Amino acid sequence: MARPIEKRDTIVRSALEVFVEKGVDGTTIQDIANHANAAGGTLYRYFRSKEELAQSIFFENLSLFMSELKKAILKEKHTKQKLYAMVDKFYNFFENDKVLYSYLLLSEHNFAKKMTKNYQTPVDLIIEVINNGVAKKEIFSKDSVFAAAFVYGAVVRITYFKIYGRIHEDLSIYKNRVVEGCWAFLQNE
Amino acid sequence: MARPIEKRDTIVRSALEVFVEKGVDGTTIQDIANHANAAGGTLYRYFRSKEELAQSIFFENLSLFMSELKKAILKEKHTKQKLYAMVDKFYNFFENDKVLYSYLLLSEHNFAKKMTKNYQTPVDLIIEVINNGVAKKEIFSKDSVFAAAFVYGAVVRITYFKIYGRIHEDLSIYKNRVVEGCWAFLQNE
Amino acid sequence: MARPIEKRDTIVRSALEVFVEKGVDGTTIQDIANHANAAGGTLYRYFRSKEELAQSIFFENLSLFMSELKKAILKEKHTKQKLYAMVDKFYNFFENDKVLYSYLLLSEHNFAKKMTKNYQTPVDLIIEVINNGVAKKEIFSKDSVFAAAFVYGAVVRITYFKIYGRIHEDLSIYKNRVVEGCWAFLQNE
Amino acid sequence: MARPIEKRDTIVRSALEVFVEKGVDGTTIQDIANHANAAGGTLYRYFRSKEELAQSIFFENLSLFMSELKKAILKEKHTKQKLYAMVDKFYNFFENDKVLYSYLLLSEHNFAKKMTKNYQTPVDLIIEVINNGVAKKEIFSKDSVFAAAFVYGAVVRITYFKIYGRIHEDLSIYKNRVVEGCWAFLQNE
DNA sequence: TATGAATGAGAGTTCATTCAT
DNA sequence: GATGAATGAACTCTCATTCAT
Repeated sequence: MARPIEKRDTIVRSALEVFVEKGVDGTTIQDIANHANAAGGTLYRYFRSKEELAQSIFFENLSLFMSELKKAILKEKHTKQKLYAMVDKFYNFFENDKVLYSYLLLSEHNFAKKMTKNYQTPVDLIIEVINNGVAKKEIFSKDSVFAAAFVYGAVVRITYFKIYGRIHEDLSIYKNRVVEGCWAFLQNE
Repeated sequence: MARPIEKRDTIVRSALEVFVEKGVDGTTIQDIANHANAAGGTLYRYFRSKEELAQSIFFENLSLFMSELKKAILKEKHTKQKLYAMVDKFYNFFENDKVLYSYLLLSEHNFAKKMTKNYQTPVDLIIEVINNGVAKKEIFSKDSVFAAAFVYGAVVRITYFKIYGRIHEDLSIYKNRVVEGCWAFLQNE
Repeated sequence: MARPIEKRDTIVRSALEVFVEKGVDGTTIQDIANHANAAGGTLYRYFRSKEELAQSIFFENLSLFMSELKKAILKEKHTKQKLYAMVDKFYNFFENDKVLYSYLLLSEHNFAKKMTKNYQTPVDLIIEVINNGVAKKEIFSKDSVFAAAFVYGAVVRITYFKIYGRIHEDLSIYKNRVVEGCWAFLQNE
Repeated sequence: MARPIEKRDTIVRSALEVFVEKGVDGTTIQDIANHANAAGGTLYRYFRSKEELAQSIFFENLSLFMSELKKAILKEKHTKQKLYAMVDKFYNFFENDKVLYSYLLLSEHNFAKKMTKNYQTPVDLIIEVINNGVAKKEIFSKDSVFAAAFVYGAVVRITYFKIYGRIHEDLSIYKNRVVEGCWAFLQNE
């Protein structure tokens, strides 16, 4: 009977964008409100604090992305194809929503402390995939965590390079080469 | 006999440690002063502002690290050995001073904007090494920037894993495996 | 059959209760609305502002109480009986509606500034009664205002004690003793 | 070696004065700061919050006043003289520092909730004096708490009357009459 | 008539910075 | 050089009030 909710989504999206541009600490409520064409106070109808807003965006979207990753993995049988599927998801996510991707990937450090142990991250998923691959003797790593570090590092650093402007191509052209490089590494491990 | 540690040095080191623990924005002048057993105002005798202090620590030490990296590379002839030397420097740096390493590596994002184009970073160095390797036909990458992303990503992600507590071994044991993995990748590129 | 309790009344009663619990300044419109099962905006259909609501409750009820006091006094001839009638009204009021009583008596200080000079209070009535008593030579106070202070203080402090939990009996048992005490005082004055 | 503390006392006194004028909730930090010729932030060097400041002033001074009251009582032997000594202290306190007195006496209601049970108030002291008087058979009250309510109410209401402008004389002239009135009451009880 | 989403002024508080000592 | 008291701009957050529905 009252006014319909109109500003919530705008605020969330605006916050995301300003957070990525200036960092959470560097962003003021006014920054967000201005960007969202809303009043400062409106934010507090939906979130208890700026910090809660920041965390909410982070964890909700991380959760969504994790679901997609898992779904993609389940479709594949062979470890190499699972790897490819993950890289595909990462790069597609990046190209579809660079801002959200940047927020999730670049602020991992800020939220690391707040992640309860039982929160699953993409890194955990890669470790799992590698462990499965070893179990199925498709790869031969003695140390799956180390291997995951190598693979994850190689995969996501490409995206950082594009964020920082070192790379300009559509990331899809790198998918095969990255997976091949990782696969070569995993075979020798 | 040893020269007395100057207040300036104490402040710089304290700042570094608190910055890594709480982030630059999350650190107050008081935090630093307390940690350094100094008064808040003392900091301003040596630095114009908190931001200048943070940048000063970043750029001075990045510069030092770059010098070491370059020196190490010059000693080597073959690209693979240059790569190894760099990885060696990275992992030694990490093990010798985790706090400083964390500051330089994890806050790269924060200072990225402030880095003037002519500032050289480790990434630039890796690109250079790869380009040289291609020129000397020791490796065959069509896209040295992409190749550098892969290599750099793989190399440093191991250190992140140790920072985040996923890995506990001394990083020296990974040097060979990382370099071999990167080398395999670079051969195929 | 009973007429439906109007929203306005619910709001007024809710406001009263929350005002007494948290103080007017400490009470938010939301507090009142929640307590009244109404929306915040509804309040503004009946009152221009929170302050107006608070004053309205205060002055309306003070006025009602004053009428009752006056009516009770008119019924009595002798000063002592008038006094008794007043004490009776006070203590009955207290026992019948502690919340409203507390609001009127404990927030007298807050509204004192807003009371226009021509507003009559229970204190004024007591002064009047005493003055009449002196005129009729039933008591012999040289200073009726001082005497009223003594009497009023003694009478109402009992109610404060009960509000603060120092006394637990029904106040009716104190009526006689209070009046006797006051009367003794008034005789000697 | 640094600047000497200069503003603390001014802030405390200014806060007291503005609190009495506008109430704690009605007083802003700016009000206090302006009144004290200080910057808003300075307050926070000495108090964690406005509320802490308000409580600190209240409890510290209540404590001081209680000490004085106790000292005064100890000097006297007979209950009537103890009563007189207390009234004397009350009225002297009032005349010497009306603002502080008003703060302590008129905001008793606000701090009542925060008073831990073991906090002793003037009311407790009066109850004690009356109990002692009964024990020594100098008075014959069956209910010392009720008697204390009567006495305390009569005594302090005079001060309220002066605060509210109903009385203008120096309170010292009322001391005897108040005590006599209370004594008469206590004899009959 | 009632709702509650939205507003925005203004509150309390923090903290980088200054400067008298 | 060093101190830390004082400053005040800027921040986060609250809440009385408005108004589209």
